[in-house]
Amino acid sequence: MSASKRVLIVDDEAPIREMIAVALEMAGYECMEAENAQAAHSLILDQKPDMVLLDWMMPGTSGIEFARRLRKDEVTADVPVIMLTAKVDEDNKIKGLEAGVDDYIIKPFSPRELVARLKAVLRRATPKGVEEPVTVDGLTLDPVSHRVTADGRPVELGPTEFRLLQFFMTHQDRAYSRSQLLDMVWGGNVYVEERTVDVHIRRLRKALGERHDYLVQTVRGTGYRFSAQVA
Amino acid sequence: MSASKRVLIVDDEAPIREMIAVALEMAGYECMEAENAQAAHSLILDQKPDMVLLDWMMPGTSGIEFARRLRKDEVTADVPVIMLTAKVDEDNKIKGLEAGVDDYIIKPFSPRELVARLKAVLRRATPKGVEEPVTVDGLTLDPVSHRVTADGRPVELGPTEFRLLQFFMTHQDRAYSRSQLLDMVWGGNVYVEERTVDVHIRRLRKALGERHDYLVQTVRGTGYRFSAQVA
DNA sequence: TGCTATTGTCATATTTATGTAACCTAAACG
DNA sequence: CGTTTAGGTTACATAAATATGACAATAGCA
Repeated sequence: MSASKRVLIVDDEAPIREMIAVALEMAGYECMEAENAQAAHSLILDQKPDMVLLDWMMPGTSGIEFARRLRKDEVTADVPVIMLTAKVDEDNKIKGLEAGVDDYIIKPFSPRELVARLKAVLRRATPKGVEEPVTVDGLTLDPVSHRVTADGRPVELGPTEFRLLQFFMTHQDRAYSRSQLLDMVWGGNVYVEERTVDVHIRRLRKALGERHDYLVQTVRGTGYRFSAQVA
Repeated sequence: MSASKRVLIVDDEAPIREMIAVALEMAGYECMEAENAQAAHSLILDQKPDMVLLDWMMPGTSGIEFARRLRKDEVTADVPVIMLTAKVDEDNKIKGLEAGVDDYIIKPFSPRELVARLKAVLRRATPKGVEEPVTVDGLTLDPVSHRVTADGRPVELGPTEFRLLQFFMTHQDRAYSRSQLLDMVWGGNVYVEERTVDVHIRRLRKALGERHDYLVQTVRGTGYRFSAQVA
């Protein structure tokens, strides 16, 4: 999978931040903390978190005010924000949503609810582009149905081989080193042997069969390449 | 007709909402109300109304803007929208239709006109599978009678399994993640474990029996897919 | 209210996928 | 030619993901 999502927690009370951080980290998110709007702003500019959890009540610039400000600035306009509040006041809720906040959680909340909402907002905020099927010489990969066919016949692939093939088919005629492939297909922060790539290349070729395995080409001393042109 | 259609009325003026609600309820519709785009959005995700009546002019996010946003997100993309407006401006009308609005009513309007248009849009815009039976390889789901049959024999399904199957049959050949399924089948603001999906998949498969359980396919590392093509 | 169907969650099997090491082969090179 | 080196293959232990069965809480309903 891709790198874990990074969440910035903004709350003036350290214990609360900590609690939230723990919950999120258990759910596989990476957390940053800020105890006021100013610190938060720097962190957002600097780190570009995927999501901001913002406490409603804070000394200095209030959460609502801060959210509004984030929305105004083009650079920060599309960072999703979830507001945390102890208020059950409906008016406040409306004001908050008008400030362009993506969701709203009323304290106290369960870690599960937090994570669920966060996930929902992240998913909504990341509209996937229209993914078109790619075809090369009878070999078709359809990202939507998550299927690969060779001349109409289904091809069985493990998840990693699927991603590998998908990467290749969308980056044809270019040689990639093993470590580049690890970065692009496995994701930046995983440690695996480079030779592991070989094994997956092997599995991919095998799955493609004689008819298509020529597409996955070895570039000696460099790595691999996907191309319809024969070497 | 089985269940009455549910209509969400979005307008910032309570009296107007009330008036419309009364008219619609007399015509046998079930009404929900929201006074701004944000509240409306939550309600749509959560309740999945069959239709949205949207006021053009609203403080905060305007109706037109909101309609556009609804269309963007797959989850809400096929909720029919009728725009209510006091403007007779032709340009606005064009803009509205470009936003994917299904119809347009100019205030003031008679309850009769409202109901007539609403009915028309519902009839026209109702996607197959919501009203029309769907059949795949001897497996038939009839939304109207709320029945599922396999080669004529009735299939017993719990409510959730029914909705799941209905969603699948109207969205075939497409891989969905567990959280997408939760969004689409359970509704947006419900917090359940992702693994719960597995259990319902299991129940659905079991109910479909050996003859048809191949239709519900596991996509390893991703989620599930409904397809008549064998994997 | 008592009873039954439905649901969401767990704990526990099963099945798959993955990364590595060991070994094999074929180029490149002197 | 013999060596060296990079890549190909295979087998295997282990990690991950999914399937399954059981159970307690709930929601409906008679």
